[in-house]
This record gives sequence, structure tokens and C-alpha cells, in this order.
Amino acid sequence: MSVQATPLAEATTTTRPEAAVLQTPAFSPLYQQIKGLILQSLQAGEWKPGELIPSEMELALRYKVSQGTVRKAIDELAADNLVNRRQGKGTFVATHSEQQVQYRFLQLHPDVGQQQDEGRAQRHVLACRRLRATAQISRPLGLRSGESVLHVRRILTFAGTPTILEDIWLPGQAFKGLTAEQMMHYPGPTYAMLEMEFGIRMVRAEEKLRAVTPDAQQAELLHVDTCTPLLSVERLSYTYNDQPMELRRGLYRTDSHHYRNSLS
Amino acid sequence: MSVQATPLAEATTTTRPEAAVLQTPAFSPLYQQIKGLILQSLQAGEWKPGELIPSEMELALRYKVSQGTVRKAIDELAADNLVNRRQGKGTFVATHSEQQVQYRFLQLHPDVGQQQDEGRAQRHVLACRRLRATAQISRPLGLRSGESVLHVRRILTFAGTPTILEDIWLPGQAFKGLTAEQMMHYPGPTYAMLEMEFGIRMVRAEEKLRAVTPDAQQAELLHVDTCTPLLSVERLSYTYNDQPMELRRGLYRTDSHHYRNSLS
DNA sequence: CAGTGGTCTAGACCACACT
DNA sequence: GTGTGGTCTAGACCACTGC
Repeated sequence: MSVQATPLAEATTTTRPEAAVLQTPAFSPLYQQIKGLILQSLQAGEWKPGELIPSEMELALRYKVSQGTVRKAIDELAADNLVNRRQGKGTFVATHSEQQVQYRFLQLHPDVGQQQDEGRAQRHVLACRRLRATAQISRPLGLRSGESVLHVRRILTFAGTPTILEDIWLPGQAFKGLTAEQMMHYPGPTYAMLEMEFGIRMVRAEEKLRAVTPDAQQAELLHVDTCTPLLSVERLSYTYNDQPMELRRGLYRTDSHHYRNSLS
Repeated sequence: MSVQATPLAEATTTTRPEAAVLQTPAFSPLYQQIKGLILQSLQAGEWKPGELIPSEMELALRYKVSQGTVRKAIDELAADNLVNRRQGKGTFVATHSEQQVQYRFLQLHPDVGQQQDEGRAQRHVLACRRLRATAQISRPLGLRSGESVLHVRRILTFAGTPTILEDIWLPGQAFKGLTAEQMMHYPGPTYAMLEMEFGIRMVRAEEKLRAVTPDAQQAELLHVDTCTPLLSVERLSYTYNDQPMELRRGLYRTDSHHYRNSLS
């Protein structure tokens, strides 16, 4: 449970106790190692999304380091959005449910001047079935060609206007038993459902955007013609360990919505 | 130069010296106040882009706080990309020149499988003139309608293909004397030029993306037809103090490039 | 009130970059 | 070697939460 050369808790010198870091080759600071250990516990499900993790003091005792070192490790986890700190209460495992921002990965916002977003989106699942992955699908997900994947196609409707047509591919192995029923009727973000039902939490994602025109079928589903420019958003979502766990391709209507991004 | 109730450097108690923070109402931690003071010096141009700022120890003495407090302030400035820390050398004011990533705000990348990016983009300035701002232009820039703005239109060409058509609007007041010559022939990012020549550094930006089709003129300039879907990127760039300083509207061809975004 | 995260300090040592 | 940022520790106090 301790870290490399165990630093002694009851060190008698006033100086730093037995260095807990290897010498020059591949040096990694103590707090990074602690961060790694906490990350492991997070992955292993020792503390589940929404739950309280042990206090800084407890973790410091457990790993036999000072509270300040644990603090710096947790600071980075909080910066990565893996945990939330709440003064006076404790540190909680981050979750896609009950988060201040619902739909954390959806960057599409209604233009100002439009009517209200009418709250939640309406979801229609058009298809939900298992199939063998083509190379195009399996490669980004890190699967072998021909492995089982779950394909979901759905439409998100805002204020009565069909706005997003999404195709979602999930590794079949990890999401056994996922039904169209669950996709349809789970109250809240899909990512929250995957987290609750399958214990798999999407931690970060990479998106590639393009402007495209729809084919006949896509156009019909979105109630536009085949000349209407649409925003194609290809998203690869990762769980812990940078393991890709979802491939998603969305077609967004941008006539009364826009995709927002902040740069710094 | 000190902060609120001056903490004494030579405090005799082993406890925290005279608290440097006001009581409950509008409490702000000391390191935030230090961050604010450093930010002021940055804005005032006391240290220019690319220059070395004083060492943590020097700043600690100047503001009469401990090195750790200065460190935390600088940590946040570094997280905001306002300064760069280099171990063994010091802390430097961030700049758009000579940065590890050129074109920090440009998210368009060549698709894999394409030929090399052929290094730098080729720039053609089509127009560069002063005019009175319409409401549409002046509002986002925080100007009054009719105030002078500089309008630049240009094309960026990658590997021989005209790929980006950009319209740029800058407050006329702040950028007196900017010429097409400078826009054309400055070696390096435009933001680096604005920084060097006018001392105005863009610190962050907000973008709104849409899929659109070009009008006849735009289509001709980009060598596409008027049915080709293009990515419209509207960017508002800010300098220190969240002051908007540039409005830019780009039309991106996404047939062999894509816009990349990371979510977390 | 006790317990938690948040702030601040002070001092020692490590890793890196110049000279 | 000297000076810089980077890491680690230890202890005290502050601010927030809930019993």
C-alpha cells in the first residue's frame, strides 16, 4: 500500500524522510504516484461515481505520505474532472448524473433570440442492434475486425425540431444486455445510464468536426433537404486508462443552434 | 505594494502572521490577490511577452508573502496560459511567437492519409481597410455603432488548396497604422504580429461553429461551388480583463481537413 | 461541536540550466 | 557552483457543513 521506498511516518530528522522517489532515470514525483494509486482505486470501483472518497488525512495515513502530497494528487484529479471537492463535506467521485452541467459533452447550444430550449431533448431510438464491427468501426475502438458491437441510431429533438441524428457504437462485450428500452427511457444523459447500469464512466472525449451534406435517408430523418449543410461530429469517448469505449457520429442541424468552443 | 493588512515578514509567533485577508464578507484568498497584482503588472506591460518575470523569491519579498503563496498564484497563471514556467530558468510571459504550438487558436488539422501540411500556410490578403462598424460588428467588440474598425479579408492556402477564407475585424483605435503589408509579410502567426507591433496579446477566445454554404463570391475564392458545405467559425478573441479585441469569421473547407476538439 | 477541505507559512531537498 | 522552479513535509489556522 506504500509507495516505492516506504517513507517513514515517524521520521526523526527535520528534513524530508527517506526519499520516496527513484533516482534520475524515469523520475516521477510522489504526488503523481499517489494520483496513480487513487486512479487505480477509482477504476477498480473501490469508490463508485457519486460516492465520497476517504478524507485527505485518511489517504495520507494509508499511503504513508503527508496530507499536502495527497492534496496535490487530488487537486490534479479534480482538474481532470475525475472527482469533485466540496469544502466541509469531502471529495466525491465525479458522475454524469446530478452534475451541475447536464450533457457535459454536448456542445450544441440554441442561438440567442430563439425560444427557450424547451428543457430536455426528446429522444427517439430508431435502431438498437448487435452486429459485427467493420474495420472502420473496430479500429478506433481498439477491437478486432468482426468483433461484436452494439449499434444505436437515434434522433434528438429540441422544441419540436429534429436537430441531431446520432449513430453510436459500443463494444458488445462491455455492454451486454443493453436494450433500446434503456436507451429510450432512462431519465437523464445516456452517459449517466451507462455509468449506472454498466459501471463504465466516460472520462474524456476527442471530436472531429466537418461540414457535410446528408444522404437522402439522413435528410428525411432530420426534415431537411439533401443540400442543407450539416455539422458532422465524430466523437471517440474514453474511460479510465485512455481506453476508447464509445464511437459516436452525430449530424447536427445548425440553422437555429451552434456548436460552442472555448480556446485558451 | 503589500496586500491589505500587511503580513509581517519577521513574524515572531510560529503561527500564521497577521491575517492578510478581510473577514467573512467577500473573502478572497491571499494567493488570488497576489495573482491579481501580477496580472496587473502583466497588463501594464511591466514584463513584456517572452520576457522573464522576477523569481518566486523576489515576488515573495515584494509582496511580503511566502514563496509558497506566490507559487500558487503563478501556478494558476500558468494554468491559464498567461505565463510559462521552465525549471532551472524561470517564469516567462506567454507569447504567440516562438511557442511550442504555432497557431494556438487554429483547430483545423489535415486528415491523416493526406500529404504533409506543407509546413506553413500561404496567406493572401484580399482587403485591408478602415470602415465604420455596423451594429453587428460593434456589439460583440464592445464598441459603439459607427466607430472605426479595421477590416481584413484574407485566404489561407494549405498545400496549394485555398482552405480558409477569413474576415477579421479589429477596433480601429487600438490598431492604428496596421497595414496590409504587415498582415501579408509578418513571418509567423498574426496574433504574434499584433502582440509585437501593438502590444496587445490575445489571451483566450470563444468560438461558435455552424455548417453553411458559401455565396457566389466566397465559393469562387475557395474554388468550390455554392453547394459545398463549409464550416463557419465565428471567433471572439479577448485580451486581458476579458476585453474583446478581435472578431473573426472563418469559412473552412473540410474536405481534407477537420476541426479538432478535446472534451473533458 | 467535530470533521472536512482550503489557505498560509517555513524550511529542506531535488532536478535542471546556465556559467 | 549558483540560482531557478519543483517536490515534500509539518503544523497552524480559516471557512464551510452538519450533528
